[in-house]
Amino acid sequence: MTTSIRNRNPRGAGEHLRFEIIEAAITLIDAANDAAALTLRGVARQAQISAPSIYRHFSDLDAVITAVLARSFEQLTQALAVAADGQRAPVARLLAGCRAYVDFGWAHPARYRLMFAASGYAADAVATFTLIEQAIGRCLAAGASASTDPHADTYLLWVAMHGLATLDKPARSDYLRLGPIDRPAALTALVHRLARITAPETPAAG
Amino acid sequence: MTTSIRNRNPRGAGEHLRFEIIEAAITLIDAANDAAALTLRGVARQAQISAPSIYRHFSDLDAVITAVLARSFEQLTQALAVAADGQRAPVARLLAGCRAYVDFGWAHPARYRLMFAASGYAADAVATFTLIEQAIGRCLAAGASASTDPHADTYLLWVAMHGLATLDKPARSDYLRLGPIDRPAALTALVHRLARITAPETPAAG
DNA sequence: TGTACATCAGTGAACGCGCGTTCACTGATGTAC
DNA sequence: TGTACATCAGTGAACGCGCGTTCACTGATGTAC
Repeated sequence: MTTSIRNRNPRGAGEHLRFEIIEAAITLIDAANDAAALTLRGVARQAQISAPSIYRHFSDLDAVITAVLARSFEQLTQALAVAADGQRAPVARLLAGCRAYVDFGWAHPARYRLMFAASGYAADAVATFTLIEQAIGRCLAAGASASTDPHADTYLLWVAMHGLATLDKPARSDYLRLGPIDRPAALTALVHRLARITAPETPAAG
Repeated sequence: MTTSIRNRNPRGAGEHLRFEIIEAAITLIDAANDAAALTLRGVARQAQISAPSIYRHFSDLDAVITAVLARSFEQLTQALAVAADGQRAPVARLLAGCRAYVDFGWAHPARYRLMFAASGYAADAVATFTLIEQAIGRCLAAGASASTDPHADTYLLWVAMHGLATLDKPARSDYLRLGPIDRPAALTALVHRLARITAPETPAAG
């Protein structure tokens, strides 16, 4: 968050602006909480460049959005993988990965929505699916899951996490009509029941 | 889908256009598959009226969208209630209601997304939540559910249905990478595990 | 029964705005000779 | 070592467009007298 005016990139480093544009677009949508805020001129303003400068690096606005989505899926997959790798026990790995997934949705609601609003998201989302499937596989191998169809159960869990990730913070406060809802506890319950974890539902750390 | 030109409404029936505007907006968003298509001028075109005519009935575009959301939540709640009332057995009631819920999301993906993208949706969504809670209550009373916290379990089931409803048709075809996925079977499994239904998972009718 | 008038449903033209995109440009930096 | 030139990163001005909204209006219909 520097206030300095952008310096032009040196000779061979024009590619650098490409990354700055993507970062600016991500900052914009995360701050605006609305995918409609993702305009080419808005991205240029955020990146402190002129609008036509974007055309040196992207063919049009769609190309910028596509790059934002690719980067976002990378971040989501990475967050899930890192969180899971931080745990040794299979169930803890699964819980940590799932927690990282929904945390991403809660932290970047507009962006997460955009990621799954586009019709072609599936190819990128498969990476997260696979990670969860592997985590459930480890639980099975360790005798901690009673799943008889881990692939189908991964789908159930992933669908439920997607629902939880989509119900972001404004929803939570509004849902006080439903009484207090403990979202981390809800996630733990979803993981246990849908991945058929045999151990009792102890709360996840963090 | 008549091609006739609109006739002006008779004297005291100006209110009629209000409903036509809402219907036009719903048609528009359902057809466009994108909430960004919901513009005031677009709604006017769809309703075959001039853009300023909308201001006779709504203060601005936001008011139109608010009305669309209210109507949509009515339809969703109604669909759920009618489907549940079409069944006698408690578990069948629950399954039918849940099926109607996700069917609404699959039938009107852009509209469903819009309903839950707005931050103030909770008040309207509570009605569907309550219906599911009641259906689970009946299962409990009939000894068909082993839930020890039906309110929390309703939340889990509702969250999972929300996730399933959000993953619409384009997603399904794309997800062939994951192998064939039977969404009605997925819904049945979610209902059984999250509402702690004690009977085996027989597929829902329809 | 006739007529002036108020009411009502809806319109055409115009506005200012931000948008995506195109164009010819500027000016710094490296390279050929 | 000097200089002409190509390359490169980025810009300012302008375009046409669809948008939301405002305004003064039109013309049919009911009502008062």
